[in-house]
Amino acid sequence: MDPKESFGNLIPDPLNKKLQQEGVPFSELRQASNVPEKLVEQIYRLWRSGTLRIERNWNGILDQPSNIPYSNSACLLPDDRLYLGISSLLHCWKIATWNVNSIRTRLPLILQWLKEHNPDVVCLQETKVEDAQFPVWELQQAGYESVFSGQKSYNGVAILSKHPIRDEQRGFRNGYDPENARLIAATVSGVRIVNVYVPQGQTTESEKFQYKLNFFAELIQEIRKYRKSESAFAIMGDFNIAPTAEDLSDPASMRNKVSFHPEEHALLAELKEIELSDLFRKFDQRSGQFSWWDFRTRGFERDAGMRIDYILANSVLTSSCQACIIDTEARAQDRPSDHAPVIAEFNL
DNA sequence: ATGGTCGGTGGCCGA
Repeated sequence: MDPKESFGNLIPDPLNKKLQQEGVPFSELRQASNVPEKLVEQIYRLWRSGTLRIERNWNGILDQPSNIPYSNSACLLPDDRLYLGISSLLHCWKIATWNVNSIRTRLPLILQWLKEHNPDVVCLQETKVEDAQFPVWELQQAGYESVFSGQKSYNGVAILSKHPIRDEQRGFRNGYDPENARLIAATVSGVRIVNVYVPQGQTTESEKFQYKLNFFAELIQEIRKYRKSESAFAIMGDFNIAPTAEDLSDPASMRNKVSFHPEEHALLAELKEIELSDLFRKFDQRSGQFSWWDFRTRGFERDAGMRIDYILANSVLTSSCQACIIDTEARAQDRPSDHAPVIAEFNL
């Protein structure tokens, strides 16, 4: 186990082992460390991230101990028993992607949604906020660390995580398109995650469409290095491309239009050649499953939309995937984003 | 549903 996801040298080895077997009372664990402040800090971090499980029986008052979930105000009692990553449930790992269309306007909905779904990692697009105004504190209170790359008014991407975030990378490695905050990558629990907001493209005649095609070509180059990677990898986000006729409500009228154009499909195919699977389609082959609905034409109310948000995973990660869904309930809330979250679950 | 509705901004743009 990664030291950052356990106690490393903070406690003697036998206790590390005991934590994974019969559990250790909080008081015993604290006494065993010569740096108790650091130990307690790490205990709370692991509790928050779900690596550590807490059982409480109130000094024997309860016959069956109860599991104490982490919360911002939760405290440990001396006789609480601590367990480290032994339940198979604790290895269940959930990731999501969501174009939130302004994180500031959507924050109440996002916080409620995080509480309800309890994902480990969330990729957000269209945060529309400069880094100085990013709601770091509010997300921290909800149990999430965040890394982000934003700008005024447009674009903006972020990765939220209940676990330590490493090797953050903003934008393209070759420096392409630095003025648009559309790409951010990070590693969480050993999984490399690339979060992308692909340009929408407006119309095929516009320069914005050429920008979309160029951007996508650069994206393919960017993630080429993950080809045949032996470690888990996913690229997820708002791709602004409906992959097939099953992924939009009126394919005939959308033929050769932006978001359903042969040139876009060719690029998407090229991206997927990097041995990537569209996780949603591993589990659901139905047509009419959308992740975006137009505000203007009341698309959601008419059940007319497109599936343009997805999670593409390499074979290592795909093989551990247990489910992938689109959470249309989030789109049905008051003051929703025009996109719904896509959620995938894994047994890592 | 070829119009309309959102969100950010500060006078119209992007989706």
